[in-house]
Amino acid sequence: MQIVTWNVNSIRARMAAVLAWLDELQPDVVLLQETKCLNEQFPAEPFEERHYNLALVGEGPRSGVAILAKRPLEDVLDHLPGDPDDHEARYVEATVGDVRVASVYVPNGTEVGTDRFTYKLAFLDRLRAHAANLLAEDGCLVIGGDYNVAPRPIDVYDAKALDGTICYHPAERAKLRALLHLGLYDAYRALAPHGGEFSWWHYQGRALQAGHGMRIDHLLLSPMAADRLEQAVIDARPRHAKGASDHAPVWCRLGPQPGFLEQNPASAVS
DNA sequence: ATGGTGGCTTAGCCA
Repeated sequence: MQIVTWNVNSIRARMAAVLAWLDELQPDVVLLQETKCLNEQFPAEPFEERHYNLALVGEGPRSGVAILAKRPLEDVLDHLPGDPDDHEARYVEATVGDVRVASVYVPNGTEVGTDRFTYKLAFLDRLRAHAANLLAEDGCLVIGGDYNVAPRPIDVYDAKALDGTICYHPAERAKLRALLHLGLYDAYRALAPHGGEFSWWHYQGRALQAGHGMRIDHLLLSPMAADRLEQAVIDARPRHAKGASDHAPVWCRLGPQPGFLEQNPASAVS
């Protein structure tokens, strides 16, 4: 089962790029963030023609998340529990076959010390609490999305310069680590202990050409899912196209049987 | 220090 997460920065503006990528890779599950439209505005037909089922959570011009899956989507949850006053469309979760999947769009935080930053930290706390409940079910779980946090120095282009800035502030990194310490596996990092690839580059300046990126899009796996992990890839190709999203798609492949990492110790988690 | 880019909407927010 191939699962991709992609912050598309407006699905309506990105249809050609997304469809071309889906036609090439044919993933089973697609986790989208920043769809930026109401559910009734979502261009569903081209995806339905490709035999995807859709679970959409849109709020209008901002945020918006979705799950597309070739197999039926069951038991859809359309919000992150923990704050009845939070109506930003940032979370959707569903069961696809034997895997529980979630598409999460963690708030960017805008600027350290602002209300938006406080909201981001609280959101990460809520995500941890909810992930703990999901992990208690002891099943195959994949929480993918734009976490807007680079976990470690290797995940940013200049750890010294960026330390303390948005998406790489110690308080956010601590929250993301706390989430991982529940027992989740970062799919890309599990298979590439020293990989220095990024998933996001700013539109401004020549960030992409200069290699000034960050790895903030993650696929976090429960132990049972990690046991089936065979491949994890950050596909930077779409980021280089004209009119691209500022994020690259990140995907992983889960095999039908457990034990891949045990049989391939060279790629084991460090 | 400020503005650099992009999308949605049209002045300003959010990223």
